[in-house]
Amino acid sequence: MSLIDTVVMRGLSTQGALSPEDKALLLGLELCPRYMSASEVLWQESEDADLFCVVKEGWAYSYRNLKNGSKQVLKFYLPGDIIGIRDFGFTRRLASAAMINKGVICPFSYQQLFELFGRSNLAAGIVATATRQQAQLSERLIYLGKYSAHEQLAHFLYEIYLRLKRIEAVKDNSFFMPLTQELISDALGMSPVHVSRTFSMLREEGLVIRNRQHVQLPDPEALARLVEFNDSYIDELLPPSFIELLKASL
Amino acid sequence: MSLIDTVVMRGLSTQGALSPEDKALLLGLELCPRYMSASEVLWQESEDADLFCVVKEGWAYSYRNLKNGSKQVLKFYLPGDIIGIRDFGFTRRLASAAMINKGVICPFSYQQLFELFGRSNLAAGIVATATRQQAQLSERLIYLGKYSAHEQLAHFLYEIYLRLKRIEAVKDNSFFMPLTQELISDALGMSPVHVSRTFSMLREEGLVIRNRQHVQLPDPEALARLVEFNDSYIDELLPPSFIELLKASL
DNA sequence: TATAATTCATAACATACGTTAGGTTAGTAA
DNA sequence: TTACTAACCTAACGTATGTTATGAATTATA
Repeated sequence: MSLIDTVVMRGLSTQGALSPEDKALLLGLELCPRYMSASEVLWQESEDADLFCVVKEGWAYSYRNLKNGSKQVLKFYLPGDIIGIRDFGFTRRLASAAMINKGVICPFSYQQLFELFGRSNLAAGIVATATRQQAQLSERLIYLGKYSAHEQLAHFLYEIYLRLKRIEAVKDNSFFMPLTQELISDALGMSPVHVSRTFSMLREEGLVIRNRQHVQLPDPEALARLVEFNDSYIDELLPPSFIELLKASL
Repeated sequence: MSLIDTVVMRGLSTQGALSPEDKALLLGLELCPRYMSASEVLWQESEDADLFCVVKEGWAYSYRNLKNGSKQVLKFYLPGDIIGIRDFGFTRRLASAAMINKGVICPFSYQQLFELFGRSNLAAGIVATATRQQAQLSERLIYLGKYSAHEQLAHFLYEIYLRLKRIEAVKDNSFFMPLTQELISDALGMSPVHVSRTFSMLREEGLVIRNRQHVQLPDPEALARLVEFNDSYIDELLPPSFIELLKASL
């Protein structure tokens, strides 16, 4: 099972959108199939991200270890799925990945992916793959939630705080947030009443002062500690290797 | 605020990875800023997807209406965020989008995006934007869950069933699934005990027959009705317009 | 075969959260 | 001012789900 055997590429191919050169290019990425045992780890969270894999046989999954010792599975990968493209454009892995049962995978370097970009419109197919996969992930994740309301709301507010800080919309640790508690409840999957309750708790703990659309976080770092915030996904810089490759292709 | 003012593009620009031609190309996508009132809808779920927007002022959000009358917010968009790129490569919108307060947005057609792809390596920047955004979405969604365990597990099993059917790994409505209940519990954010309880319920209803790694769905359609399954994100075909554009650029 | 380790089922009990409801505050319009 | 509405708070009560525990069935290992 090569890259061209994955779902989107097969679609492109049968619909006549791939030129002979494109196909040759894809098949030229020759496969070094790797035989994996059950439970074998593909990579760990925070490791350098430099490759993705096509799952040829067996099942795999990606997951994040949570601070309370449990883990959250993000997605299961079946034969034909691409694993690891989610980290393309990041320096480090955002999640770990491992096999479930024994199987075979075919690794491809991000470098190879880059080379495809310059020379053909395969980029579009790749993007489609990524967005499809992410959409699937999102669908699945809609059904999730392993944290308490307290942690959820703290995490939510801290994320908004970081994103607003990036665009210089935070002054004195306070900012404007045009959200009703009902809208927040629809985002966090809890009842409006419980959002109110949880805001009250955070207020009593001195973590969040809120007055309608005005929010103040007296001690943002305390909030961050509370939720063990992973800010790598908010980081706006592209990895240095990424920049080097872009410059080299100019 | 133009496309080049968004986070990733600004990163590319300041790190010297954009050629003058690239910049000119980006700025040449001239902005027709659109003034939006509070609560104004950008698009509805299932509408044709043909453009994305940069949020210039105000807050927006994307959401899905759920069968029980409530809605699930997928993401809030702040000034500088790109909204709608998630549907690139799909025929129809996977979610609705609307303003929260009044603001300004700058629309760009997917067509324009395509034209960028052929001529420069901006594709990489776009992909990075998309993956970053999706990663952010995933982070947020990890904390979610508005459905009951019963519906969650039914949805999960039906999704696995569809994905396996696509690769011809389903026979007589039954398939091999090498997952322990503990792994499923980590994926669905519930306790292993409750996964077991819920499997028992589904068995008693005649919806799922499970014996260790062997799963049978006597009536897949009944399951699908139970969860109101939206299979558009599993659909493997690219939109016809997408194919036309690819062919034209060969 | 015997032994140990997983995996799973079920029960009893605890609790976080949902639901319903009533009242307060802030904003808006006449 | 008065009236009206949306947003919010808090309380009381119900329930889905978590937790802990025990035993059975299956699989792995000696």
